[in-house]
Amino acid sequence: MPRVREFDTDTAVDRAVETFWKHGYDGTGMQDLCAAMDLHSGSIYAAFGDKRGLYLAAMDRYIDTVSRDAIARISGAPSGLDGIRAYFDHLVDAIVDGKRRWGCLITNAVAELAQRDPEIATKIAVHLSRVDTAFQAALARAQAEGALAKGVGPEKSTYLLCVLQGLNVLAKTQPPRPVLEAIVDTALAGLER
Amino acid sequence: MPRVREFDTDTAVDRAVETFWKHGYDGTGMQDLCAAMDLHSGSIYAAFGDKRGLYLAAMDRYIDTVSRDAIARISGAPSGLDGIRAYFDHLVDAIVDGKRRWGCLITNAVAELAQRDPEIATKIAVHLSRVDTAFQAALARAQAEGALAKGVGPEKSTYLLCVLQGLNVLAKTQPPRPVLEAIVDTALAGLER
DNA sequence: CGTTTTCTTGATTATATGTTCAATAATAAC
DNA sequence: GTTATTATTGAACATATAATCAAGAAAACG
Repeated sequence: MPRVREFDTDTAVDRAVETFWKHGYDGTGMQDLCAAMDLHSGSIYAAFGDKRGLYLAAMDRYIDTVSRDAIARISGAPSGLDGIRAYFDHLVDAIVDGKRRWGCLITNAVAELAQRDPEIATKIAVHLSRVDTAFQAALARAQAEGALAKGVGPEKSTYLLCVLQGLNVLAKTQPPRPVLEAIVDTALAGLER
Repeated sequence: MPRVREFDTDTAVDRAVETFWKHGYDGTGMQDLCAAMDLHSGSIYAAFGDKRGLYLAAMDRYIDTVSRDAIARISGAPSGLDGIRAYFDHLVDAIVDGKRRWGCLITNAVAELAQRDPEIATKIAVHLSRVDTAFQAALARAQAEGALAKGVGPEKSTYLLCVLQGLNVLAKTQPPRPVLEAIVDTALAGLER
């Protein structure tokens, strides 16, 4: 019997993702969100509870789309090392002229919110551990393929996670592509046989 | 003829540094600053103009104290590689049970403010390039000492900068010491002869 | 068609924010 | 001691913020 919702939740949240991504949590006001989502505050509050609820939804959406696609590149490569390299190459592309110009929503969330909102901290931890797991699997595969240096194994995943976070931070300083490529090359060269 | 200022500027700014460091720019209100600095808003505005002016002063102070000390460890070591290692070891200590638990004020500023405040972005760039220069010098020295692997030279400084930023992000997720130590070991192992 | 239920609208509210300012207090020079 | 100058105080201000809500609109069902 009810009136049906006029807007599509996913596309609305996608807009919210972009806005939070670009300006951070405190940096974006309800006004910005209304403008970006093309919705009135009432609708947003009806659908998501409050600003924080919308942010939580945006994190989920980000992880389910942007991040999932990125992670998929790791396992969808012909070899373990190729997967890792594909992941970082794509990241570099996105930093140079894609959405990753604003870093990574999750990395930004770590910096801004991890220490004041336990629920967000948990979501972050889950996501990071998912990336970590993907790196682990790729490293194990690469190891089995004999592509890694002696003493290098799946346990180096956190190191890759660290490099990833570093790249996401540097992204915000608009570095030229060769700089990013050199960093990735160096980071991976240390692992290769 | 004037009445003399009652509070010491440096110690007041030190308190501001801590507060901004912990809670970010948007995350700390004038109330917090008044409480932390034990000053009334009027005094703060008289001395620093506005909240942003105080933040700028805090960045300068941070760079002049915390960051300067850290950088000094690089050049004040018996060898180039020792300097780099000392720098990261100290960082790990500070992350585990020191102030770096809240990351790095500059790294946090990159994430939160670099893309919306050009003056802050400039200050950040100056600082990062200072760290980069220190890494470069240490790498050159290590190279001259024959401590680096073939093909590794001063140009790897940005790579170290990236790892540094990554560690500062991970710091906010409260990682256990061995994890941090493993990351540093891996990062440096890739450069060593 | 009428009713019910839900969504949308956008003005309104309460609050918190950064900021100002007039009054007061303290110092240094004459 | 008087005066000139500056610091401190803390209430007050303007603004922006997140959040609410009553009125109107739209759909589904009987």
